Amino acid sequence: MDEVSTPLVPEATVARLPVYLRGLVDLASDGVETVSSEQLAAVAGVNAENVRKDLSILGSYGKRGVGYEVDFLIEQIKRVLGAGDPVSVVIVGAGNLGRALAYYGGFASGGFPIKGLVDSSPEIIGQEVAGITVEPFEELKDVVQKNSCTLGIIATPAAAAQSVADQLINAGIYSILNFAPGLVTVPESVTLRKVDLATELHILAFHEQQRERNE
Amino acid sequence: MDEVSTPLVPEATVARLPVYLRGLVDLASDGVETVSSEQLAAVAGVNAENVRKDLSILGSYGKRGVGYEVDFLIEQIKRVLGAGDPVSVVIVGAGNLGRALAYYGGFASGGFPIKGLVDSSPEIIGQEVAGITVEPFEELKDVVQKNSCTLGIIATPAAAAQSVADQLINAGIYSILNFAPGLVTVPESVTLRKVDLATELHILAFHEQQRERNE
DNA sequence: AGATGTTTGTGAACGTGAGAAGAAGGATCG
DNA sequence: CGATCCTTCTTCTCACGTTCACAAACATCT
Repeated sequence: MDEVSTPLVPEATVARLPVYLRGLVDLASDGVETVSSEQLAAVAGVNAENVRKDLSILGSYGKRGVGYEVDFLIEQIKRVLGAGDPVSVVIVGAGNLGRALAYYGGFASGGFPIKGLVDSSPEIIGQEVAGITVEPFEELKDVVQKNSCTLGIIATPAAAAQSVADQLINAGIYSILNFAPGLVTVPESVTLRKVDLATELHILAFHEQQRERNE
Repeated sequence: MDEVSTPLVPEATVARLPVYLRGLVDLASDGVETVSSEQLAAVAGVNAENVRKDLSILGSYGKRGVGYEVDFLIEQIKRVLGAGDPVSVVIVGAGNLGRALAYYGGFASGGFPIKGLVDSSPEIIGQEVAGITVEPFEELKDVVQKNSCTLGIIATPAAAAQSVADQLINAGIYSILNFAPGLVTVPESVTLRKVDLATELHILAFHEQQRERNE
């Protein structure tokens, strides 16, 4: 019960661990067995001190004078991230974005198979997308339970986002990735992350303007 | 030359301004003329103190005892963000994701019209997508210059991302949004932002696991 | 076996951002 | 015209994250 399972991982570290993981998998497929913090920093695009501090939080898994064992480190990061076993995902909204996400093979190979796809439009329901049949939005709860989905993706227009989030929570999903612009409110017990493309473009435009100003 | 144009806007504020902007535009379309920091905080999903601090950085545009004038504030935020005039965007990669982005109407209405779409696959070149003809990747520089594109979006597989970024820079683009996973390196003079879907899912899975652990 | 070089791990300083509290300005009501 | 209330604006404090610096551990070479 008081096992030292994972002693408080900072949010900033959590955000970097997947990047390390991807780099490590790449290295492993190249046959690399041992990696230094310097090398890992290079493939992850951060500095070496940061890598060491992040990895030291998981535990002292490195050997001084040598580095980190790639395969072992992959397992440890997967364990901390909760990605040891595949995590099933349901996508709400089978429009252009929803379909693009479903077709993207990187999710399945990364341990996040898309297991459900629902939409409210009668013209789209029943279509086959990436090997999955689009189910009616009303069947969301059934789809989630039958496929043991634990992650939900909102790929609908902004107007529907809030009610979709509510229904996902109602279906037993507590981790949601939202692509729709605008505000979505969830209880504190639910993790909601947002991918806001318009905001990203605005931020780029800001820096672009700063650049032009300094010429 | 030493005009007090925009006195150092913190990065965290820059990331929130687009959210305020969207909320303000919504309010304006509802006929609201004046808004308090409390109201704006509600529609933006942050707390009021944060809103006030962010807005005070732009200038003292609020009236005490009253609030902020919606239309005026919209103009000011657009000015600071460099979104006064439309900013043309070029998308590299007309696969599922690139097409989904091109079809998404929110960009154009938000002041970011998609003006170019290029791909390297002969089967895709020449297709009409969202009213735009897909041009060959080799024509990137021409497309960028003819349409005065200043923002580039990478929507290609990971393997091509680095060389696409290089070509975008070569074509005169200094602001890039990258959807491809993996590391892309750019000179310091270029702004690169990354939308990493796999990382987002990993972060959600981490919190999901934390949740299960505390049960 | 000893010395040297390499790499991890950790403690301290620095900078940034968030939150709280108080001061100042403006409107409204009597 | 004065008092009260509301809202912005500013300053201070605190927490978080990053960077820097150094000590500890391991390997290698002589």
